[in-house]
Amino acid sequence: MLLSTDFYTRSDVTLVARELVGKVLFSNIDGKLTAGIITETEAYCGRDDKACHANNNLRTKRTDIMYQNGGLAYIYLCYGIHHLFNVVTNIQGLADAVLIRGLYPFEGIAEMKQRRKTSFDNLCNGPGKLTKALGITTHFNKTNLLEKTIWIEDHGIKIKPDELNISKRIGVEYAGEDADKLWRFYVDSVSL
DNA sequence: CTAACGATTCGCT
DNA sequence: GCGAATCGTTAGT
Repeated sequence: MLLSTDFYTRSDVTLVARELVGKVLFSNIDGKLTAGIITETEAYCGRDDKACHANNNLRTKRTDIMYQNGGLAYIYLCYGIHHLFNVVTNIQGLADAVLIRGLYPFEGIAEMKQRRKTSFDNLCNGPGKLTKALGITTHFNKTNLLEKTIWIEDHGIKIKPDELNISKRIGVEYAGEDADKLWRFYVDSVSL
């Protein structure tokens, strides 16, 4: 079932990040349907989180998307090379987002292999890798996740509490004490 | 206009 | 483990 606006607009971005693990991210791009079960996420908050692009309510042309109502895609270019995919959460005016960092390939695996030119285990095990596997680029920034271009479904996959790992976020050492926030959620494996 | 710098990945040592 | 690749965003002149 397609995730609704109500799922995304909740006020606790860490809760949304936690619950996105186990959901299924789809894309229908260039006529190819691809999907993966979300295995890793990170939460970013526009208030009191120096790791967030919209920290201290910084509002620029780039971060404006994060201030919109939850349920939109925030996709940006990282290191000039990698397209990173985020889900905008919270209500309009409060800039929160969840970075999708890993997937377990689920559908369109042949197409993913063609896009990535690598083996199954390495198709989507990284934030820059999964966007390439799914054909997601900054061209799709601000896409509405309720439309069937990029969307997320609940397939009833349950993550047991003891299967969900929690840690510091990756690659945000520049954020000072906020780098210590335990806002990364991931599973080591998925059971279908 | 200029300069610094990334929410990463890959290949080589 | 280390460094290059590569370019849009941001802040400051």
